[in-house]
Amino acid sequence: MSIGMTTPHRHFKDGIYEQLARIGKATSSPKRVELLDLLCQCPRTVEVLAELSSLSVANASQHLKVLRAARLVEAQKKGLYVEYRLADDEVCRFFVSLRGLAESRLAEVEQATRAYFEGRSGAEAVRSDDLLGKVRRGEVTVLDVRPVEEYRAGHIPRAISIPVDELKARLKELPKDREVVAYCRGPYCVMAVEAVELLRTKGFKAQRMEQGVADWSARGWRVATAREVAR
Amino acid sequence: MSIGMTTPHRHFKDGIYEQLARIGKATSSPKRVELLDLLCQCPRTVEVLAELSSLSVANASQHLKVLRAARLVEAQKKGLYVEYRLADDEVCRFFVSLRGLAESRLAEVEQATRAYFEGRSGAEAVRSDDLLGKVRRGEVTVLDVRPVEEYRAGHIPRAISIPVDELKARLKELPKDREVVAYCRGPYCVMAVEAVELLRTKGFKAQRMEQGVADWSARGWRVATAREVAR
DNA sequence: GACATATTCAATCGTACGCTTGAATAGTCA
DNA sequence: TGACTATTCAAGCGTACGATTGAATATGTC
Repeated sequence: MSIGMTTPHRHFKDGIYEQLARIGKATSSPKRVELLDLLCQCPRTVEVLAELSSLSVANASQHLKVLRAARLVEAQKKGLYVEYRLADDEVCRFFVSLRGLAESRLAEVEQATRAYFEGRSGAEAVRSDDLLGKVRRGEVTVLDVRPVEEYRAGHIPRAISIPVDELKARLKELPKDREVVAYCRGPYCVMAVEAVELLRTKGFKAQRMEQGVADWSARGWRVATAREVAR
Repeated sequence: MSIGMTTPHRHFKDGIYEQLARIGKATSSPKRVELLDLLCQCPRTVEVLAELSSLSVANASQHLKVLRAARLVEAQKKGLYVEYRLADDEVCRFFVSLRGLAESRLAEVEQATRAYFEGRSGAEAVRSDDLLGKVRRGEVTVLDVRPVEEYRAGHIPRAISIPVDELKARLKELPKDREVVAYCRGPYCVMAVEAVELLRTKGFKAQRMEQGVADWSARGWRVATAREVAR
């Protein structure tokens, strides 16, 4: 039996925790988490988000409304489309923290990943603090294999953009004598895995970096945008 | 209309995001968030948690079960009682991240806090990076005004423990010539506010530090435990 | 070994959520 | 202005969740 007495103190606390739980509620649906993950890469329209997350457009719109109500995303009219984007870099950092917690606490995540990447040579986990160091110091060729628009919205400094489905045709753009480190959206994304496998069959020394741009910027490191790219 | 085709890729993604959403679900109830916050201070029994969060014991037990199912907390029999504790420091870091996001994105949090602390001289926000520096360098007397068991479970190095309700009687333990920095459970806790107000009326130069032990350790700084205390 | 106590389980009820469908809204473009 | 399109709204349905209550399960004590 609880006390039930409503002191002002209790009222204040209830209010605060209700606010914190708003964030929890917003991230309590798998589809909404997926939408957040997608928006960590770059802003997108409702239609694109629906397609990428296998949702109906109406349903995606509904989920986005919830995310917007929790102030995690913002909507902006861009011509005929509505473009959604993360409301703040802090949201991206929070997502990385959420993902990290799930990875460290929920064995299911690692199991599922291992099962899915089973037998793929490009997927093995590299103990990546060295790798990150090499990438930061520019000792390797960094390759961004995501779609160009994601690259444009933000990429690791000095990274070269070759989307994975163009890679085979554009191999000559990569110097043969340097080690290549490929990255994509993050640890659950296959694109870098495929890229690494292709590169290796073509004689490159290639490795996959699990971290994506979100992880990079969550560590407080600088992210480059299209404006800086001369091409 | 969505594609609906269930590729293995989609299946994998669904599995991953479902796992991430488990964390979201666990933190989607205000009461569960409150329980997490309490457990960030120290391990506690069901009864104590129920009392502190104004829940019935059965209800608290149920919420704890949910948190345990999401692997955020662990239960351990201690004699007649069951003691719950955070499963990992990572959970504490996640909580701090969640709280930080809510503070930066949800204006309601700041509004509620301002309204509740309205007019209390001990509550004003100190631009606290200087303050944290002073605390780290040992330039001030650090005062932990939480209940002793929370101090024992973990406190800021060199902090002195005087629970706020004993403070008036134990003022002589504090050197009069040094600045005092008081902290408690975190930004939404009144204890340090009260302590600072009391100290000031008694002629001390006192300030409140909003950060608690959770914030401290989330920054990767060392936390001291009872074992190290000679008293 | 029987009692007392802390905790969990099980059943119930009202509410809120997610998905679907079809219509409405608000912009663009000719 | 009027057709077109991306997006949102509204209603309906099944399911899952939170709080409450009372019984059941452990564990320690006498």
